[in-house]
Amino acid sequence: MDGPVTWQSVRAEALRRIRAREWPPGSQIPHEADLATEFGCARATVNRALRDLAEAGLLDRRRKGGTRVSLTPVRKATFEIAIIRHDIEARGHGYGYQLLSDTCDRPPDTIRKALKLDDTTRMRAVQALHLADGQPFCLEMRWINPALVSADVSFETTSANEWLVRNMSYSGGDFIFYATPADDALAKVLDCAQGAALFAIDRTTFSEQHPITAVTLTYAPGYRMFTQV
Amino acid sequence: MDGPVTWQSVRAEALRRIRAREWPPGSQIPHEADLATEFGCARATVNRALRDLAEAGLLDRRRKGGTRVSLTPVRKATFEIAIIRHDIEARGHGYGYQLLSDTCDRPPDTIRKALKLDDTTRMRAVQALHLADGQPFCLEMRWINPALVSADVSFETTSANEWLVRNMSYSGGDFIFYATPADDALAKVLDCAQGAALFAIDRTTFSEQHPITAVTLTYAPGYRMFTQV
DNA sequence: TGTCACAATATGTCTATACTTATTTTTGTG
DNA sequence: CACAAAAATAAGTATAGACATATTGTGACA
Repeated sequence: MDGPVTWQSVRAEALRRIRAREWPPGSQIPHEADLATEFGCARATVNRALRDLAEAGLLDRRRKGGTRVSLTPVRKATFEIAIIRHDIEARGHGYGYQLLSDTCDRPPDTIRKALKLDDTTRMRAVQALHLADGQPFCLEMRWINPALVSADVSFETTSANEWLVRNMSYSGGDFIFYATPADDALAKVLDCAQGAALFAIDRTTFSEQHPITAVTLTYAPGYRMFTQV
Repeated sequence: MDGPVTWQSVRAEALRRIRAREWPPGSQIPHEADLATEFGCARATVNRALRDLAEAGLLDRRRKGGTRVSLTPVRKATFEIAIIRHDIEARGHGYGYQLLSDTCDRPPDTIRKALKLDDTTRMRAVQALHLADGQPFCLEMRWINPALVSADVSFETTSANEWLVRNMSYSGGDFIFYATPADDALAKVLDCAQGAALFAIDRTTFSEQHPITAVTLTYAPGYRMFTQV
């Protein structure tokens, strides 16, 4: 029970009390200063521990209001969305890449709206296929703001996905995950039956209010996105 | 430029340098102590800022090794998986709930493997439908460890989803997101066409090595899971 | 009774210092 | 030269003290 009091040990004890309902949901827990006295450590150490639990969604903290146990402990599933090549390699498959088309066009309304563009803007449209062991794995349909990416950059051998991750910094964006049936074109490209249930991700990326890119990733049937908490 | 040096301002400046490639990907950045001197603040403040960026995946930090800019800035999409009722209400719909069945059975192999159970264990099987404005929204197919949840608990009016979130603490688990075609039964329950592309989540929950519950949530067509970074 | 100003309070943050720990580099030895 | 022991290093963490900031509560005043 003795030994050095680390913020992790304080967090562990606080977590125990929450789980054991010694601190029931919705109730106020003792102040930092009191806990510091009880645990025999500095207030900063308690602060670190409780802040961590608050970030995890188990506590609600407010100045002057004190700290209370969250009524609805939010589970935050975080998962890493990085380079598709890594995803494929992590699954133990050989990576393949194929550029399907690279044009400049007026994006459809949905894309224009998502990126907050006006009517006239033309964008670079890149379509590419990612392969796992030679089999179609994921279709990347991307619109890129040409003002931010030089036309010299070729996506013949390196995917736009990888190039952008490595070369563009970005501040934010949003993700939409959904299931979609394979239409004619998708079925052909991904080598699956028409109407097959496909997992898809729409991602929009901004850098300080400026639209960078919008992409739809459509995965071949059987794809499973995994994460641990 | 002046004013108090907060850890947020240090983080902002570090972020700017990363984005501006003053600190290029893969390169070492100055030590905490040096940065503290440069910014005119305590090392703890720099530590807080850099730790935050490291958690966000933009920096890699190692003791003695120093801090370097991540080569593959991992995007961590975090989203909140809480109570389905809240999800429906947040979308502006009225919530409805319907218990379909509540039995005790031997779980199928896939579930047994996911929960690391032996052959003989029987589990409580609960099937329920979540409705949005009276329309089927999400089918919850759940297996619960009866050793951890009293048989008295009824899921007639409150969903197992909600009861477990509120009453069971848990330490961890994993999530799998995928797309699946609607089979006969699913199509009937979710009131959609057979073969429709459905978004689904498999979730397994443990508490200190003990399996608590495994659940499959299958959403009606058109469901979109959204998150912002 | 309403409301505005002000005091009280709990968390948020910064500082300076010290010590710990993981890891690399250097040095010493067989 | 190989390998192990020792030194150096940079981040990780703890502490006491101080001040900042948001909120809540309270009391004076109209």
